[in-house]
Amino acid sequence: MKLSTKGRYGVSAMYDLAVHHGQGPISLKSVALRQGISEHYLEQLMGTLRKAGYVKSVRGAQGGYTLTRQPAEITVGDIIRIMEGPTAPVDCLLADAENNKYCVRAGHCVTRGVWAKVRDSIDAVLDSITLADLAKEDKS
Amino acid sequence: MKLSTKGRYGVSAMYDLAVHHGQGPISLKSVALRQGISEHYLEQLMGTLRKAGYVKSVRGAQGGYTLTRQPAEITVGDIIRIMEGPTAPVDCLLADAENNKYCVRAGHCVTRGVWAKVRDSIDAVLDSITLADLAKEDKS
DNA sequence: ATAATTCCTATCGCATTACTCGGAAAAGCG
DNA sequence: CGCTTTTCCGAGTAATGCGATAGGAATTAT
Repeated sequence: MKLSTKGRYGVSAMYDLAVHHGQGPISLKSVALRQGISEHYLEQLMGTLRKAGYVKSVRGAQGGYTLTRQPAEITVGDIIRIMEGPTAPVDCLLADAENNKYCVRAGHCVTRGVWAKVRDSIDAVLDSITLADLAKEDKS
Repeated sequence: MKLSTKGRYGVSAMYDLAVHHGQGPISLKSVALRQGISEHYLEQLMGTLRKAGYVKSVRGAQGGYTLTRQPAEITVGDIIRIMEGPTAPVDCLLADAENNKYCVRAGHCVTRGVWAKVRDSIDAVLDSITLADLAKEDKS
């Protein structure tokens, strides 16, 4: 049940952008430095966030990244789901046909209900916390 | 945030033992068959559960495994923690000195509080469900 | 004795993670 | 214009863990 660095770094980076929101493009280099993340690795993660529409970028000198929405409108859950995929602890909870092969036993699977409750409680926590909440308790 | 098969199979196997609790030793073979798990792989998982004191084994013909406590006294959380390790989504939440190296930033880490809340909500769900609860809604 | 069963150690292919590397393309600045 | 800063992109890579499989030793009911 571990989170990978994708999720952790993603949230840290987005938190950093939230703290500096409204100050123009923030360079990846400065984010990486403040958050203690490998610059080159963070580059890949920001690509994911950009393609998902959560940040926009400005290339060239004095360029960088900015949030596309207000910090209060982006939850930690949004970021985790983009960086790590669905929060469901087991694949058989996923709705798409692709995964039904994993769930021939779905009809008589007693544990399935347990995992659904876990997923829901994780989502409830992650979706209740916005970047604005985190930026407010700024300890950087 | 995925659960591995260790946790899933572990819960399934323990659920199976709970359903047949009081019927003497249950062979690994029959558990594997009913739950759709590789017999040889399950063997390793049962070893972990045995060493943790949750099941006891009888060797030889007509042997097998039995729960060491009543189904109502074993929670899904117990099993998951044995099979998968701590439910903390990030290592920096672990108390032991071994992991402090990962947390030089602990003092000013805003995201840490988020992960603690996630862990607590996962634990609350998993610790609230016992094997007796699962056995009650037997769909096998 | 034999068959059934747990126990133990080792190995293995595969996927993922967490990077690193090298360079192309864009844009501000002198 | 040319230089530097910065994003963008694809490849490569070492280490790790997962989900088994393999083979056999030890134990015990029948």
